[in-house]
Amino acid sequence: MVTIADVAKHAGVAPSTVSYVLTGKRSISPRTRSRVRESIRQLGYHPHAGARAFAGNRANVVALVLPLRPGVHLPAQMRIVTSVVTAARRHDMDVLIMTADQGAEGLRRVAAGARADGFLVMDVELDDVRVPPLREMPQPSVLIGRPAAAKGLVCVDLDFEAAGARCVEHLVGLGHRHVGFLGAPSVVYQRNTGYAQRTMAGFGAAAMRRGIASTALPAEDDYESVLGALRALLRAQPAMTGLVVHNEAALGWVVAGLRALGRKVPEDVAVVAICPDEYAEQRQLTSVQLPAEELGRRAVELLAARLAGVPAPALTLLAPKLSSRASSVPR
Amino acid sequence: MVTIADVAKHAGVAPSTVSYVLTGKRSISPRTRSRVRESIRQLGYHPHAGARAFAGNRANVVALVLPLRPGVHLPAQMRIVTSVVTAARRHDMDVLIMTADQGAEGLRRVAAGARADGFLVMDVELDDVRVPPLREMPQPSVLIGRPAAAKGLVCVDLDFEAAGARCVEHLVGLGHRHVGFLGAPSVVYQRNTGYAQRTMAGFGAAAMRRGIASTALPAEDDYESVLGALRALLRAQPAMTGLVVHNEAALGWVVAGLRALGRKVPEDVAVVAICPDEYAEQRQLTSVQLPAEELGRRAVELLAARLAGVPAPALTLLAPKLSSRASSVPR
DNA sequence: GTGAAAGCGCTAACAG
DNA sequence: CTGTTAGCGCTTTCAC
Repeated sequence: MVTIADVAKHAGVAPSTVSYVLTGKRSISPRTRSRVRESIRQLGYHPHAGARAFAGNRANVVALVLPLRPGVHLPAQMRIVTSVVTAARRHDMDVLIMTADQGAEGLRRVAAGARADGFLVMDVELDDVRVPPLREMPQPSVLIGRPAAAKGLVCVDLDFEAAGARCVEHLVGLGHRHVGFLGAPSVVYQRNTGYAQRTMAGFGAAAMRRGIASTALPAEDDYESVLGALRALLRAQPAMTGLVVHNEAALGWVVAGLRALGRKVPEDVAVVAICPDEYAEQRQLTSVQLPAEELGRRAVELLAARLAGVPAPALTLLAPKLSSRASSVPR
Repeated sequence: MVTIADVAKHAGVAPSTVSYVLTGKRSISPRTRSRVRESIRQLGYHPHAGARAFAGNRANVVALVLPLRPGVHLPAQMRIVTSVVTAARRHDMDVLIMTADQGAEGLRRVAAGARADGFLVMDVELDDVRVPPLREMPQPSVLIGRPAAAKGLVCVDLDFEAAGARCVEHLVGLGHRHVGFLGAPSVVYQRNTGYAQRTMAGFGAAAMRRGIASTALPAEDDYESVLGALRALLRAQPAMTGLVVHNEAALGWVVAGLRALGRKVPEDVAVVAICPDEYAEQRQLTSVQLPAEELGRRAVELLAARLAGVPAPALTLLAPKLSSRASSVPR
């Protein structure tokens, strides 16, 4: 194995100099630097990660804690994972994955053993069991999502409130004056799911600001329920020409349901969805998507900043991006 | 920070004794062991991962290399990831993830830096760019899948040949004497995709062994193509009452296609699929699934064995498991 | 701008 | 069955 001492000897410098060339933690004359670089290259030297972690008190590892419930939306999750890994590499860090079953105990083990320098927690729930251990450990963490008690934590999330509002703005921009909101199953709101409530609130507030009529209803995941909700929305607002849907499972039934009620999409009713991009693209729905790549990247950057001693904002909300597709046209 | 020396002092033993209690690498009297254990508990000691990796020449980390092409079948992949993490923990190892974009270079970096003790490579392709670096590095690796040149490598895979045969056995067991095989798009066979070819070969061989008639055809991913292939299969064998489908994308069209040709499933034609379990369950299809959990677990165990110096078999083939559902009935 | 040297916390060989 | 001790390869003071 080729060590830093070998490189030092080969380059005719001290080991510390090689170290400093590598870390850039003190200035090195260009001549020395290039000589060291050349030796590193010639000898094929790669610093030993263990030794480095040990001496430097930095593992150069970020632990990525996967969602508690599997399968929420796998493609989006995978994209977050990928973007986290890519972003982490830019900061010279590798990514350790932890799964739900490792729980709080696993977090403590990894933290206490200094196996990771920081934690990234995906798909955080309002009352998340992983939050308490995060508060106790010396390493910083960044949450993707927003727990109920976020005090003292650093979170990144899509700005769901703005997402709801953005949909209204889009519809208003197209000339619609009566809009509806088809939400998640009522149980989702009952259990205080943060993002669902915020989306609806954003929708309602935007409609109020624009001075237009709005109605909102939850819907279960079956055709009957969706049809019933659509019927109720149309009864409340017979002139409804714009519909915002925040319910992935219902998306499949919405167009058919509207059709059954005598409304064609997009001629009679413009539909805007808030859902993963694949869903929307496949069905050609105008939509606000979950910015998976950016979520992952920003989370890593916030963590890297904290590791570098730069304080991070408690909450980073990503602006929603609306993609206009075939399901919404001017009225 | 609480170190091994603190524990040793607290328990009134030497640091090495604590180490041996932890690793179990030499016998310790029950009294000493329990005293040390108690001190560890009281002091809340967790060994420093970096120091351990450094001194022991063991990072206790396995690198999991994700598939090159994303999205092949995410649920199955996620299940493999989860089972790998779970199994790795049983061997006191954590899991580092590497994504496709890190490529061969990333593998070399992680290997040379001794960041991981071994590599697990998912979804290996016949001519996989990740294979050459694996051969050069000192750490052992286990591949999930089978590359063309597997010489000297350790692989785990579903026994696709047996899977094809198993479907035939199932149909024959139900009394079917004329069976068809609807395969992947022809391009898949053209590019020598190992598992596709092996599945078909297993299907054909089993039919031969049982002395029954069989016909096989590829099918593209659209309804027209599936319908055409089904029509051709029925023309070749008008008495066909059993169909094996190895084409996820086509699955959605098969039942409708058979219906359009006047055959009801399962009364007229029994259908057996080779596909991820979710697909089959959702559509109530009899199927042979990809044993994701077992694949991950076995891969870890093989790697752990190699790390412990036990030579591993070059190829571990997992027996296919058939789940009988509504799409296949006795004739 | 560079070198020398002291550990970091743990493991494993050596000794008893 | 247990204690003593010598590093592992790197970072980081301290010194020049």
